[in-house]
Amino acid sequence: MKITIKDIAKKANVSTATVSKILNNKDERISKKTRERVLLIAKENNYIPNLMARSLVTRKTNTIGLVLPDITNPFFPELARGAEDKANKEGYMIMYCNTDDDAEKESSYLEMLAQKMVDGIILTQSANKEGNVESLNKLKIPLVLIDRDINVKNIKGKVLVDNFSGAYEAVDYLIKKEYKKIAYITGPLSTTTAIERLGGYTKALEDSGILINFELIFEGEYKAQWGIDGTNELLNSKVEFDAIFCGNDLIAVNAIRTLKEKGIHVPNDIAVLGYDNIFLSDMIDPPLTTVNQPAYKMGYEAVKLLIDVLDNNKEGKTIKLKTNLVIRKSV
Amino acid sequence: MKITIKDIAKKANVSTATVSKILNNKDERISKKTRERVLLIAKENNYIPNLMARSLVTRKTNTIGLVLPDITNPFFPELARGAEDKANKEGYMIMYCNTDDDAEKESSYLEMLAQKMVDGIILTQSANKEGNVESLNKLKIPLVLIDRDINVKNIKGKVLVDNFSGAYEAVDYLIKKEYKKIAYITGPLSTTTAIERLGGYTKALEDSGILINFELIFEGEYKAQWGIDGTNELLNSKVEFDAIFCGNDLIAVNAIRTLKEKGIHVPNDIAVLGYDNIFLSDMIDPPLTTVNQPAYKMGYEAVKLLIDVLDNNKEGKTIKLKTNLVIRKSV
DNA sequence: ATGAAAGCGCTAACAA
DNA sequence: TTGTTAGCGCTTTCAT
Repeated sequence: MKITIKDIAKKANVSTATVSKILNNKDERISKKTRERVLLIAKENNYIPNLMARSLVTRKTNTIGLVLPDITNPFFPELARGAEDKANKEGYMIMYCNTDDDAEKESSYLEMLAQKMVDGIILTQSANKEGNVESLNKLKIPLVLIDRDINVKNIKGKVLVDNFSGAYEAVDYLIKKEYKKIAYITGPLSTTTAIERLGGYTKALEDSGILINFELIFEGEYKAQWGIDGTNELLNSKVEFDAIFCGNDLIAVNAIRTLKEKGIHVPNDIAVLGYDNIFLSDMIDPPLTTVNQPAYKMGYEAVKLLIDVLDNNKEGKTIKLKTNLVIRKSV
Repeated sequence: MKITIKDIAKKANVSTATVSKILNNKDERISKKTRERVLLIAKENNYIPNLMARSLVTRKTNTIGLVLPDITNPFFPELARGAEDKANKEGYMIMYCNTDDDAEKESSYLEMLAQKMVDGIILTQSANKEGNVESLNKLKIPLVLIDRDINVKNIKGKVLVDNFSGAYEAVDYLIKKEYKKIAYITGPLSTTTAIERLGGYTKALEDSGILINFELIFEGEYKAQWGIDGTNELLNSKVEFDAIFCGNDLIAVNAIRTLKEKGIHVPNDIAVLGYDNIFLSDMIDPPLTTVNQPAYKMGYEAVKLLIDVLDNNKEGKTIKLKTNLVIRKSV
């Protein structure tokens, strides 16, 4: 049977209150003698505190919910890792959930997390629908948004990336390299990331006096398969193009692959530029030129921000991280 | 303020016991009238049950700890995803932890999970030291081992992969393809996976009457960097070789890269064969021939097995999954 | 320097 | 058909 503070109290001939205070270092005045005795007994009996019982009274679970679209997308493990490292450092644990960009799954998870009494939630809002804004508004748990922005009430902070300038810099680079007919295979335009990147794309073209051709823009998912399908759609559409800017690296990598399979050389025939800088982008041939997003840092900062709100009651702020263009060989 | 069953009871003019029974569907005999009234009040007031309070009495948290070396290694997101999908389906949540193959971090996490009263733990034992076997033995929580085997007392089940035959098949394939001097860049031989794969490697050579040359075996970590370093060590060692069998795909991918950078052609000059079949292996050039491990299934089965033990008190068994050779272009 | 007692929100016998 | 009561293991206020 598991040992409780009651057992310890009995063995040490003190009250449970005393044991609790000692175990939590809460009362300076308790004599060294009893303190040591109790501590010893606890150790000898391999005492494991029941955190649920504690949480029930302290109303603090020291756990954080991490809600992501899909850990299988290589952008997210980095982010999750950053989150976990900071959480661990601060004595928090993480419950992690995959939403598959499905609004229903998301709100079901959010509710479960609420029931588990997590202290806060870090959320990459699912791409789908508006439905869950409502359920988010109901949530009484401190929420930190990461990666994707959205307008909800009780947001305690945001960790975003400057997608506009990231895309702008990328497309501008393509233009500088003399590419004029730049296709854009984007992720779902229901996400702010995709919208902002589209903004950067169009602005860069405008600024260079290039007319925007909507036939060059293809909207799909942030998934590998869309890299293949999107490229094929583009190819079949018969519009002329000399470069592809991709919504993320997963798309870019598979665009390159599809192009190569058709005997189209990258970058000699077509240039390809990605977004994210997942580690894989450096391992393919040709190595992918891409926009680096600080995924690890995003996770890390999100947890930091959340804990600041939780423990120090700091007003939640918005952190906007910078991207930078990583030049390799695909352009 | 958050609403409790007490509040609901008051509003509905019934006892908390009745409310509890209704909310949990535990008592058939309660009249439809009160049942509906209570349910309505709960809904109207957006009642969220406090699972900690419940767990405290039921001694069941419906959460599972998932302890991995590093989610950043692309083998593990798949596994984690499989675990999460099954857990979600069964009404469990997952707390996830990265150990970095560090025994201390591992046992610290294990203890935290114990304190959180998780119902069970799924563990990929960290590569390091023997130190934590002891702390594992102390653990009173049902444990399911995944990927790496180890001898501990209260194991409730294992999900392993037949590493021996996986490696055997791979090396045998190399031999059939007329490669005779096969180097092996392996992960840490403190893991059972590496040991078993080494066994398969040597057996395959033996069976073909090829003498084992220990100068061709290089031990390091299951990490990308070791793919680079290991390949360089091999190259600098001046032993002759015509193929490299790699401890995992991360190593293999970087071996190929290193080889290519030196102007060595894969597979014409040197063949490279990997292990894991991470999605990345199909995206590089040349696409990697590798041993497929069913990572998703491993995670899925581990959770299934654990829940079977938990909910149905089934005796824990060992599941041994099969690998299969995926032939692509690097051999 | 220590203890008594109340209570966190819930469930589960058992009674009525 | 419903309610009473006693905890689950812990913290915390207030006495002593």
